[in-house]
Order: sequence, then C-alpha cells, then structure tokens
Amino acid sequence: MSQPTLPKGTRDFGPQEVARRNYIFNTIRSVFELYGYQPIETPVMENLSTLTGKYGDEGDKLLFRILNSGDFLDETKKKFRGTTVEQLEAKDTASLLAEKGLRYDLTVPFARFVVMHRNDIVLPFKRYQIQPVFRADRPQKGRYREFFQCDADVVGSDSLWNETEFVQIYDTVFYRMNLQVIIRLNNRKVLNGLAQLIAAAEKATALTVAIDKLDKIGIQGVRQELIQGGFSESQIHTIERFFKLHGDNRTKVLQARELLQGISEGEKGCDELLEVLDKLSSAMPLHNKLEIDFTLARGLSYYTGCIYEVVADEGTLKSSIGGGGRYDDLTGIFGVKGLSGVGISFGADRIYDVIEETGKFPESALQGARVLAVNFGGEDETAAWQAVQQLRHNKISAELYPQAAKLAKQFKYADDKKIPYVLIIGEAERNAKSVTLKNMQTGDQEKTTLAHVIHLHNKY
RNA sequence: GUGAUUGUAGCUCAGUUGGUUAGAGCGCCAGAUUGUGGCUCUGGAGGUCGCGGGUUCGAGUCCCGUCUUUCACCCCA
Repeated sequence: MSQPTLPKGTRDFGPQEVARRNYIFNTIRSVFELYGYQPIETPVMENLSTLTGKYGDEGDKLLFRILNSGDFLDETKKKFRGTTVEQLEAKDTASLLAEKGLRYDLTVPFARFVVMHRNDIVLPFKRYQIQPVFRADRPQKGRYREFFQCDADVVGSDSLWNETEFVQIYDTVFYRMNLQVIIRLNNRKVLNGLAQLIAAAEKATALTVAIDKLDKIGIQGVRQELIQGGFSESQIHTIERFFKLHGDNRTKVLQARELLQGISEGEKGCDELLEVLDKLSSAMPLHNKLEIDFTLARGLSYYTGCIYEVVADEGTLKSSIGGGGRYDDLTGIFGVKGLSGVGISFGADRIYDVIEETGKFPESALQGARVLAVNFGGEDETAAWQAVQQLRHNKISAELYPQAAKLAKQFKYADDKKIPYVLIIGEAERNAKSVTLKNMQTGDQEKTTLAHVIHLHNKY
C-alpha cells in the first residue's frame, strides 16, 4: 500500500478537534495564570543523559531515542573493528548511536531548566508548561505515544500553601469544564511511615506498588501481591488496618496518625495532610470530592511529600487524568541541592476523551467564520467582497465564497462548515442598497442593511 | 516488553465448506430545482480486499511473515 500512514500511537487533529483541545488548554492556562504561574517552554528533545535514570528502569525503556546524525555509523564501525562483544558491552555503546531523546514528561526538563537558569529566575519560581511529551508505550485506551501534559510547579518553597492551592487549581479547572472528578490526596511520608511501622523500610516501594492496586485487584489481590513480596501475615494485618480506615478525611488522618505513633516520618506526613485540610477548610468549599486515600502511591519515585491523583467521576475512563506531588531536592540530580518542588499535571488528551464521551464540549468550542458572503460573480462579487471587508474591519469573521458557483453549492458549503449566517448581495440588493441575511439555523432571511448586520453581530 | 484482537469503497460494515464481474447503508458528484442548504426522488463515480510470501486448477476466504487497530498486563497522563 502506498498510502501514507502515521507512526503508531500518534494522531492527526482536524479543525474541530484542535478547537476543542484549545478549549481545554485555554481553560487550564487561564486558571494557572489566575494563580500567578508563568509559562515556559523547553525543547521536545533533551540530551539522553538528562533523561535516563530519572524514571526508573521501566521509564528508561519507554524513552524515544534519536539516532545521531551524520556518517557516525561508518565511523563507529571503524572504531570498533576487532573488538569483541564482551568489550562492546562494557562500553557505553548506546551513546554512540543516540545522544538525544524526546522528553518523557515536563518535570525533569523543568528541573534542568531551573538548574541552568538558577541565576535568572526569582524564587519561589512558579511556572506552567503546556507541551507534548513522548513515550514508547503500547497504545491503548487513554494511552498515546504523543500526548500533551499541562504542568504547573513551584520550586523553592516548602510551604504547604502550595499544596493547598494545587487542590484548588484542580477543583477550579474541572469545575470550569463542568466535569465531576475525584481528587485523591496522600503523603509519601505516611507510606514510608507505614513501612517503618512494620519494620520493612527497605520494602517501601514494593509495599506502595502493591497497595496502589487495591481498587483494581481488590483486597485479596493485594494480599497475594504482598505475600509474594515476602510480607508476613502480621505485617499484612497492619497494612490492612490502614486501608480499612474510614470516616471523613480528617478522621482518617487522625486515625492513621494514631497508628503511626512514634514513627516521626509517618506522624509528619499526617500533620502535613491535616494542615492542607485545615487550610482548605478556611477557603470556599470545593466543587469536587477531595479524598484522603492512603492507598494512593503513584509510580514516580521522586515524590517525597503530598501526592495527588485525579480521576473522572463520570464516563468510563478509569485511569488518572491528572497527578502530581511534592519532591524534595528535585534539582539535586542536576547538582543543585536543597531546592524543593511541588507540582501537578493535567493529562489533556485523557481529559479530551472524557469530555468527548460525556458530551460536555461547549458549542463555543467550535470556531470558524460567522458569515459567508455568496458569490454571484461580476459586479456582485466585488460588492460582496467589499461587504466581507467591512465585516472583518468590525471584527466579525467572514469569508467570501471564492468563485461564482451554483447557489446550492455555496449554501451547502455554509451548512457543512456550520457557518451560521449567509450574506446575499445580488443585483436586486445592490439596486436597493441593501443586503439579504439568512440565518442558516432557522432558515429565516431578511432584507436589511450591512450596517445593521454589523450592529447585530457585534453584540456577541 | 508479555498475551490477545483487528484490517474489504471516504466512513460504518456484509461477503456461505475456497469457485464467475466483491456488495449494502451513509457520504461524495450530477440532475429533478439557472437567487437558497437540511427533506425527497433519479442517475453516476469510487476497491491492488493492509503489505509481502506460500498452499491450490482457483484465495477477500486457508497457512507463514510483517505493518496497523483495539484491549488487557507492566507502567503511566
């Protein structure tokens, strides 16, 4: 087949899809800016050395690597002539083939940005970033190889006001999108405290990975997973007491704090959660559900404090449409110690899928000309073109049908493109110094003046 | 990366145990209607059956490979 195709997991976007995506981006952007975040952008590609080792072994496998340019292949062949496979494996041969990669998320490039521009930025630095990221994953429902993340992070502030405001940002964005979501909140210190409580600090990761699956594989599944992970019955019993805690958010945290008594890290995690809840209680009530959820773990290993996850409370997509958290020493990996960061991310493509499925895109997400002027050719054509210019001069988006085609064809064009008004200027109208305006939705049409048309449409 | 699954007209899909010239609906184009879209009627165009190989007298149909789609696992937005 000579038909062109797209790489696996990538998509084209037509005019309507772009309009709807812009609606999502604009909603998120306006809330970010409302909270004082400023935009930055970074390149789609980073040095591989910036990216590798930041996302765990699984993450490294999902990095897209960019083949080096030039005739390096021949050079490399010469360079390694006569060397054995064992010698090759001992060297960093990969970097000879690829030294650049596509970014995997926006957080690591942001950390790199902060380090490189540390003398130019004002701390605490609040930035947002809306750009595509790339993962060499197998595509499936809600999972793409190229997708947009919308991140807001603040670096250089330990204050829990940041954590508090991120809850509000999530709440506000989804409220503006008319979407019901559940904002889940936990704290890594609580999870670490739990691991210490059962004397399994070194297995903290295995522990969190297992209990993170609770809502997916159920209590029995988690038990299985924990048993396989080498946890004892009594350890598992303690773990289960944790995720069986119930009551309102405050009660749950207080109960957890009691269970973690004497484990200072765990107590601190609970105190942080309580502080965020307190701060929120003195603000306007949230529109969406906020749930303290001790089973929330999140994969990225660099989280150290509060962690967030957002799932839609409507539609069928079960995976998260947003997530984030606090990471102490984010920039440490790039040599600048002691800078703490906290941030959140919106998964724009998954949000799109949910809004699409629930039919909640507003009509205004459509865009295009409001008025089509029909083209009769000759002097009529000139008159229509002048009218179009008048409309544009008055900020009314308008277009002239580019040739004197059959009227039915021109009307069908307006119909197909959902242009709501058609302006008709023919010989009769020119003689009467008037125009005919047809409303494509109602089918009504009236003879009027161009000035009146402009007056009418400027009201919108 | 593991395990399934899909591919036939622009779109959604039929296509019998392998058997003439591969069909339908929608869409598209033209006409009925030379100043009016949606509704109706009439006619028309449009296919290397994902791609490559194999079996067979004969393959859309069976076999192998490959790409692609979708889904689950892993992991994640």
